[in-house]
Amino acid sequence: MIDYNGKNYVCRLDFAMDFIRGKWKAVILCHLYKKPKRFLELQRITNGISQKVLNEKLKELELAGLIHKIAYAEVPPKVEYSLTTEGRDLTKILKEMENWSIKYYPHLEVSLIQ
Amino acid sequence: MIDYNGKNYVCRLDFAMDFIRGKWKAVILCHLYKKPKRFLELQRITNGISQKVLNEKLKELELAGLIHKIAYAEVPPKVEYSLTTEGRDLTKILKEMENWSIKYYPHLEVSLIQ
DNA sequence: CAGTATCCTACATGATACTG
DNA sequence: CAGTATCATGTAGGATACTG
Repeated sequence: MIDYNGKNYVCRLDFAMDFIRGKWKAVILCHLYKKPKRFLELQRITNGISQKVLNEKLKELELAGLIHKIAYAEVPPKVEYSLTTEGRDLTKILKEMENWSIKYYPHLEVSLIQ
Repeated sequence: MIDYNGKNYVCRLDFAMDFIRGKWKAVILCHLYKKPKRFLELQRITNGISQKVLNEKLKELELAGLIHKIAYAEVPPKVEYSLTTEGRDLTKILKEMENWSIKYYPHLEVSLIQ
């Protein structure tokens, strides 16, 4: 049993997995791997996430220390999100998850609707 | 957009992560890493999972090809769960998740309860 | 452009009791 | 021992409208 930040985990893996729990966090991290991205860019490429949830997840990721947020003092506003070292390390592991799926499911059907 | 088994994924990572989505699947896989385990053993060590959910998750993991189930024809019944090659490969990545958390959170507080 | 606020729904999980 | 069935609940996520 692990207690952290008022949350409760049955083991260390449970704790680790909590950083990327849900449908979107891992996807967002991977989209930030190559280069920083703006809010709207992220929303477009993550393909289906709602504005509300994207914001929630970005906040959680920032609070967890996995991403940086830089808000430029411009009009219209410009905000950029990027990976921290910690987040980059984690995202490398997510890339391995992708590779695992390529190994065992090389021929995934990709639908035309997109 | 990826379609697979009637499910819908926004990208390959989303597809891969679906194999271990939720609180329990990753934990179960890791518990099977060293050696096969029986149902009750699993329930004891996963510390808090309900019987119903453990069964659901084991079924899903088996259907996904990540674990094997062997039922011995004995009374009382004896059933053993073990990792497939595919599942073992995936679990290795989960171990890296654990290592990541050890690197960045070396001193997790462990509560006395349990 | 980058958010926030409100309301709603579906689903994952828990609790409990029962069975071959 | 290893399940299944039933019911209840919390929360993640979606839809939509609004704001600095």
